[in-house]
Amino acid sequence: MRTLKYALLGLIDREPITGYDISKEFEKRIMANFWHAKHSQVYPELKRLLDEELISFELIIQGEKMEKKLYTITPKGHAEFVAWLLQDEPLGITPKDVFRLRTFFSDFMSVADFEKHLHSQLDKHNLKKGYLESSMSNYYEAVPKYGSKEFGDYAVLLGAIMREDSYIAWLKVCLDAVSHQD
Amino acid sequence: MRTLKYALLGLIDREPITGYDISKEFEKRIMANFWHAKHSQVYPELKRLLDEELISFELIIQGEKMEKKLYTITPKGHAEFVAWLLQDEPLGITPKDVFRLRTFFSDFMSVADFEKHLHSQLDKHNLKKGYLESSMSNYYEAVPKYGSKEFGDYAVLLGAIMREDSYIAWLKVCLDAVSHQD
DNA sequence: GTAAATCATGTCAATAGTTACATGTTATAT
DNA sequence: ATATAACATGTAACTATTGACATGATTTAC
Repeated sequence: MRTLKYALLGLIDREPITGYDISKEFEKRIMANFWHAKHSQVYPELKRLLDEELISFELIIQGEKMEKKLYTITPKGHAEFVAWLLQDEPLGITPKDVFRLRTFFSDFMSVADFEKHLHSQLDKHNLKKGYLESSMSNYYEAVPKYGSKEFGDYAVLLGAIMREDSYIAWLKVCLDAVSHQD
Repeated sequence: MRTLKYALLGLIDREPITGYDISKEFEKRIMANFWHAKHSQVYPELKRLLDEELISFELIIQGEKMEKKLYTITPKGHAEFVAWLLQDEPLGITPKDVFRLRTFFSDFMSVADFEKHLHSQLDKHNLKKGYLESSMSNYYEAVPKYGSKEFGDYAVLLGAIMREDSYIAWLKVCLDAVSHQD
């Protein structure tokens, strides 16, 4: 389906960006909440988009001699991106989740071991939720206006927080279910 | 990380099973809520587990001549599986979600197009939630006892329903946010 | 009876994604 | 000054996953 292609086109369509900054977006910024790619996947894909004439770049010299490539979308690239954006796809496979896999097989663990797992997972998701909430309060005081890129940022960040809330609630229900069985 | 390996070992450890039934588990049954693999990935992995002596199989003749392989776990396989099960792994990357990607780029759509997307997505997730809830009410009247495989089934099914609830709630919040901007 | 759906097991080519290798620059903290 | 972190861009080998190809048996619905 080449989804990475459209993730890159969209980012470049938002504003000209380097491969390095695209990778950062996937690894640490808001996009990391719903997409991921290593730089070793990003650079070859950028080259491919260049070949397809969906993007172009301008060489920038940073400081004395360090080169960076600032990518810009072409009209053809923008057209393909918008066409993809409007498509209505079927749901697709449910995302993989190693912790749910372990939970599915929890009958092979003692109650104590499973409770330890649940607490550890709870800690990790609480921490993640904390990070997300601090991003949220730092960047948005009100709901951004629809049509600005801030609206997209806000919507997916909210979705990420709600996802963490739900995961945390599930872990607590599991803890409850096992603790009432001792 | 070879997670598929452990997913297969766990299933085979629950009770002897064929490659075909493992594939069904990934495609239509409870496991589909947190893991997935096509039969073209399952059969070669089973062969590999055989080579590693973690499983063995018995040939069964169904009807007149149709052969099927019923896989059983070996003591070595069970030991490796339980060792994996007790491991505490870091959270890992957030799952990819094409709809969130589209939402992130929603400023490239009209409000009407985005609302259409949201409604379509809402329909799909409501349908999915309905399926999950009917499985839940069909199979479990009370919380199954911890230690039975039904407990694992119940816990992940509950998690899947909660995940759908949260996704639906997020979609409604998005709808609300855009509709108050017209 | 026969067509369609499901059962049952595999391979192969291609795409997607990860890990490790490889190199050099610039800014920041001590 | 100098070490460390961050900036910046790539390639290569490997693992994971998908989609298409391939084949045949058995059950179920009409």
